[in-house]
Amino acid sequence: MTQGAGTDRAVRERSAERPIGAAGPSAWTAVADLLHERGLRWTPQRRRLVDVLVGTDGHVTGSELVERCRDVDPTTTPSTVYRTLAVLEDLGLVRHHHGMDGREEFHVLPDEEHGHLYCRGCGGEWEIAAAEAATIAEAFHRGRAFDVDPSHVTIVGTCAGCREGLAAEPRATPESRWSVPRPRARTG
Amino acid sequence: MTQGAGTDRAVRERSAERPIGAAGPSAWTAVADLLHERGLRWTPQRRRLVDVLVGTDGHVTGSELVERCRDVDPTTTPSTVYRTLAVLEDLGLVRHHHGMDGREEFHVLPDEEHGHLYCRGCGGEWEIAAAEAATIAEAFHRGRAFDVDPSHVTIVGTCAGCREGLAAEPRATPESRWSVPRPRARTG
DNA sequence: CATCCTATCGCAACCGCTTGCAACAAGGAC
DNA sequence: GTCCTTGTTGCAAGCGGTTGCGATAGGATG
Repeated sequence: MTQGAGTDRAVRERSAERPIGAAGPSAWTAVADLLHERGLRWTPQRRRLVDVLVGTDGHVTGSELVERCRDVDPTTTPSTVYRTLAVLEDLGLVRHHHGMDGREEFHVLPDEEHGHLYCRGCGGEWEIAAAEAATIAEAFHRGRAFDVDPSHVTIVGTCAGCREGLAAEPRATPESRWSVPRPRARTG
Repeated sequence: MTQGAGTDRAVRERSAERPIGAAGPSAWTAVADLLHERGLRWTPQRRRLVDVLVGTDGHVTGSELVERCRDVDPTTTPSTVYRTLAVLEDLGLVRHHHGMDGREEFHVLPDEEHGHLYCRGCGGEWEIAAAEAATIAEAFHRGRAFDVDPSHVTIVGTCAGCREGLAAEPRATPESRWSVPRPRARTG
């Protein structure tokens, strides 16, 4: 079920050598190679998604990716996109995590892994650098012999700006569910 | 503002005085009072959910709660359950957070707020005590002037036991999506 | 007890995402 | 080029959760 050590590490290193976010179409050959080496296939649908991912910076939700693929080819199917994302994550080419509202957010593998910091006031989102996350990781490693996955660290709270704003404000509307920002409006 | 009985603050304090997890049916009156003070209503459907919650310890997913309510009354509707949970969370009686798979997990307000620690190997789940989370919170407060919500801290990684087990294992199946445990089987 | 206001309910539709399955096609072998 | 294995696709159904809306029913008042 879970990742074995050997193959996984190899993949991860390889992807570090040639991140798909870096180059344009040349990224294709890199991904194609990766798939090939695993006995997987390079299909038009996958090319399409990789294409979209290459043109993406920062975070994207799954449905956003589906939409963007649909812009290119209206016949795109959600299941294919999500399955392909799973494959790409398995290859170490993208990462996903769950945003505050529970939705999946993906990003093309960046220079380094990072966690996420959400402000429930303004909905703002920041990255937690690996070094910063390492502090947390170390604490849990010492205290619990637990290996923290830095890219899955998600911290929720209130940013400095919002804290002041909130203090002034009388009270959040009661129906603001869970007191967190609503799912962002669809970008379509 | 007829009575200076500061509604909101009062509510939160009261809920601390008599946590609904503590007593049996007597919890009803407490919740009923809380609702009343806010001009909200005490309905059979809400009583049913509170009833289920009182009989619950640890974490429950939303759908589990729906199911348990259905056991009591088959006519129970999901929307009502989720909306009531929203109200109860607003009252400070339950907390929710998103599990690793993005599903909502609720728990009756415990003695103290806590974060969560997930092992992606065995699917194990531990609580991060407030004190432990405080270390993290402090780090972000100093470094970023960011107020961390301890009950929303979710750390994912590999526990000691699984790390050893994993090292031994040969290789993962490719379709192990996201390399995390699947949604837990329904308890029904 | 009857009346009224409005919080709440249940329905049905929908969103984001997943899965089983049968048809399809990538790509290596010949 | 053709064949064949098997990874992939698209469909349709399903799951967890949300929302708009008309109908219902708390519960305060008289």
